[in-house]
Amino acid sequence: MLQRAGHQKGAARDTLIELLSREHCALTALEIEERLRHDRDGTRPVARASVYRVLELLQEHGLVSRLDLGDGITRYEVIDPAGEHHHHMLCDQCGRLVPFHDPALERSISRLATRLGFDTTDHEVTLRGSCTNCR
Amino acid sequence: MLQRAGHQKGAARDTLIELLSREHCALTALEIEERLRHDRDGTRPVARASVYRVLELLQEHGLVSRLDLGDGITRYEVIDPAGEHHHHMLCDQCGRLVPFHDPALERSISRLATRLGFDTTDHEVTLRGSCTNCR
DNA sequence: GTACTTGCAAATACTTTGCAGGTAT
DNA sequence: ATACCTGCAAAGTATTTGCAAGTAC
Repeated sequence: MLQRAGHQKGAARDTLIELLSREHCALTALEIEERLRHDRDGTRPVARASVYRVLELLQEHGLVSRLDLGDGITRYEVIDPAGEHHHHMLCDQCGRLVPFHDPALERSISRLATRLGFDTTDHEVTLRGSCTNCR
Repeated sequence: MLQRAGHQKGAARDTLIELLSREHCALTALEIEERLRHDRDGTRPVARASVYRVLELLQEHGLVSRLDLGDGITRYEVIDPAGEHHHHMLCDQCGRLVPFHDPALERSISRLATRLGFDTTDHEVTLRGSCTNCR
């Protein structure tokens, strides 16, 4: 997909994409940098700047979504090519991050966007409270 | 409420609280600092550090909520004692922040929380895209 | 050869902390 | 008098940018 858009290949981008596709849960930019350091021992580490640049590129192409859960640190997550996406429930007590999917919620949101006249490219829903283990 | 919790009064805190209660929608820490500078011309400006400190205090007491809309900047907003709350659309192009309220969406969310067995204390919905001016 | 990619270092932006002096009670 | 508050400056952390060297095509 990136090639079709006129991009070449590159070592940093490749390993980052590989990492993200292995990962199902959201990661911060610095966690990604850290893991890439281990993934390529021997060679030069992937620069922090490259991590941010690749993530930005992937976002622009709708391949990765950005997540702000309220702690001021941005997390990144691959977007499912089938169009299925999920939201998150963050447990205040144990910090567990639970993904969920809900068609009724999606319908409410898309009706709402229409009503407001907003051309929505993305949306995010975060629930906070106690998860099933902690309540 | 703060006095009951053992806090004294102070000039910086007072003006900040006054400002927030006049404001209906979310502000960033730097916007707050900027406005406080104008609110108190003549006297010394409210220090940035005080802005962050007061906001943190208000959060701890559940008087202010923290908002991360995905642009990496944290915003703050008073919590309505009556329990009414709204969500936000953020325009990717002009940065405009538009509040909205939608009962149908609220119903979807509360049904969803029940279905998942979450004990939800709070939730946040953010739409991103182009606003009516920019599309 | 040309245009895209990358690592590095420096710059920027937001937020937090240490501290000395000021203020409320 | 004591404990809390505040402003300032400095430190800390996350992210972005300029640039020269490297790599894909």
